[in-house]
Amino acid sequence: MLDSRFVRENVQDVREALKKRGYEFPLQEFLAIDEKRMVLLRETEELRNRRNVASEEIGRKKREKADATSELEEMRIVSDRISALDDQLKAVEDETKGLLLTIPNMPHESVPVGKDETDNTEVRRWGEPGKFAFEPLNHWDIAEPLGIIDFERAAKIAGARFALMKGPGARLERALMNFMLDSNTAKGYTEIFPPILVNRESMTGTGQLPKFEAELFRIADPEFYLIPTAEVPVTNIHRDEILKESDLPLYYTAYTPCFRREAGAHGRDTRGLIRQHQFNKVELVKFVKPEDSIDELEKLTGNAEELLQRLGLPYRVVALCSGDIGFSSAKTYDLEVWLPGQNKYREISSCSNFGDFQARRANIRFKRDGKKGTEFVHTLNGSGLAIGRTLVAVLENYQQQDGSIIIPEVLRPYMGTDRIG
RNA sequence: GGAGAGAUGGCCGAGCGGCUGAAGGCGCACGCCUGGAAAGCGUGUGUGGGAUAAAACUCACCGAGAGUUCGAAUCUCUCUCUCUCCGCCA
Repeated sequence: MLDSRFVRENVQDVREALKKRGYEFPLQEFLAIDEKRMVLLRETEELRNRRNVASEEIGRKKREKADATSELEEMRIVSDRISALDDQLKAVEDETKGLLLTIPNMPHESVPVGKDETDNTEVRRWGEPGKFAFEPLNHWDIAEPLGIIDFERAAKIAGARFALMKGPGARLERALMNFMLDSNTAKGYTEIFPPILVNRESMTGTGQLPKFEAELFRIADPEFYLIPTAEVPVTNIHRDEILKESDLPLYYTAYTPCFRREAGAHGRDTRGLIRQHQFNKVELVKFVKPEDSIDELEKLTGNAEELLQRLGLPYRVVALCSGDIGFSSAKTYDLEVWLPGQNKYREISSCSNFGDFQARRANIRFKRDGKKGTEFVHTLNGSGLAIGRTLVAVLENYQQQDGSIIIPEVLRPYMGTDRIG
């Protein structure tokens, strides 16, 4: 959420910045309701002041057994007026807030300007896509003969876009999860295992609601949302809190299952593990001081990259352009891993700096030592990494001509074997 | 699921419907004291909005929302959360 005062005082800049996203800021609407709000606010405050003064006077008179009927009469009218104005003010404030909640974040100045994913810029590459003496297979063509992923039975049990992992497949999923958590905690991230059902406030805090309800699974009674990413519960750990300066930066890492409707994705990645309604992910989340967030994004991205490096998986880093970054993000790098079976790079991690956008929604502040008042923290997060897609990358990059899979060195302690099949 | 208790400032803990942004204590900060420390003494110590050059000033906030009243931390209702006991359960 943008700061209404900042928007009021910098309307044109805000408008320009959002235009880079292809978002047309509702200028007239905002200014109109904002003006209305200020007028109502001043009038009610003035009336309240009158009432406070008069009420004190009435109290004094009553104690002195003096007559106060004329004041009582007058205040009855003032109070009616106040409650009428209060109703209007409440309505206008709801309107303002409702509008602000649907406006996306402003891209950071370092974000390349562009329209869609074709304007994203590659920042760097690591590793060489391997040479195969045979035609490399898709991961489902590798996994099904090995009996380690069963899509058919998953469809019977749940439906399309679900998978069932079995034997070494299930073990590999767990190995990746443990490898990632162990690596992240060794880098100073505190391990979290949060609730995966959350309330509406949490979803609003990180920006999924109110705009993206259609992408979420919801339980009606009692109302809960299934998290689409650990970002939601972990960022909301500090909702409505005031942190101490010395608390920052805070680094968290969390494994959770993630649930997504994939409502607009009919026909995309219908086969295989790439796009599922339920998938596992290890997430990195940071709370930092405003002046540090740009550097912290580089460090966070580096931590995610290191996981791919240790797994020996070739990847590239892509800076998303202004038209392609997410709703809440000020700046995003995607990590794309090389998939020989598809002969292309596919997203495996998305690392974002949200600035104070989420912090303002979720009311996460900190107090500087020796300074008056509070400031919003900056929040960041990134996948470190999407486990299902990492498993796909391992299968496809480490496949052998005989149909077996070599297990990457760093996973062997977790797998108890160096080969599947 | 049944029965009961509670929610006040960083923490503990008072609070007759008006003079309570909130006693008292702890903690914290600064100062005095000391060779240095402890103890002791003194002063200060919430958040958000409006106004302002900055203040003064002003409005709101005692779990959330609604109500009664000229006036609510204090009375009424609803909800949320926490705790205790019983039942059930992984």
